[in-house]
Amino acid sequence: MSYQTFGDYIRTRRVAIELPLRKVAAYLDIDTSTLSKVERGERPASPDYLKPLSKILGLDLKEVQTKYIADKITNDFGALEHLREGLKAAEKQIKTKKK
Amino acid sequence: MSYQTFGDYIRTRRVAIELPLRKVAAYLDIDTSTLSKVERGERPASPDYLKPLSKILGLDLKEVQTKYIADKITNDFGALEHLREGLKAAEKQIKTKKK
DNA sequence: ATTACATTTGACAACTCTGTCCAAAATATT
DNA sequence: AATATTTTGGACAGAGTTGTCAAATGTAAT
Repeated sequence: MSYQTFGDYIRTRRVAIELPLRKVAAYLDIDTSTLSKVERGERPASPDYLKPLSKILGLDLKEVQTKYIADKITNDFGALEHLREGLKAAEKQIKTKKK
Repeated sequence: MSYQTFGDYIRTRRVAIELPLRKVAAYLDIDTSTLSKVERGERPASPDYLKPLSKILGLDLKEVQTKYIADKITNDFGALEHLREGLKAAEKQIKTKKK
């Protein structure tokens, strides 16, 4: 019933293709320790990680971003009663071109 | 073509009902200066403000939250290419009941 | 069991964020 | 124009965040 966190998502993939944290972290140009924390949800992922992650893990960037956003929204806005309506409104607002 | 920020939204209403920053800020239990900055978009609104704001401004809480979320998402995720898909996914995830 | 490699942990510095205080500027009232 | 009120600006403190480093722990391989 619970959803897969962003950290689980990338860890699962990393393990599947048998890359050590060390290699992935080096590719992202961050400390191994940082990536470890991100995978375990102890720290949030920086958006800067998304592109390199999708590349080195061989994942679709769209999917990576999608998981990232879904996870972050759940964390950031989970407490608000009217989140669903807010998301709908946000979608409309974005459709209406930005800036 | 551009959308109304959260700050504009509450300022417009506050001015319409002729309340000074001072009064609204006092009701939210924050400094006048802080509210001024929030209204002008110099600082983000804290989610704690939403309920008292809706009360003192006589606005529907759902609308206030909705504007807040839409604004924040635009700011926080505006740089991501696949934001719309991410929002869709987030909605599904939320529908699937939280944790 | 030693050695090598992978991962986690905790302390830490640098930076950012949030709100306050108080002075300055803008606006309204008399 | 003088005074009162509202609004803004900038310096600041305290809290929180981000990532690093180095040591500790876990895991495999020989």
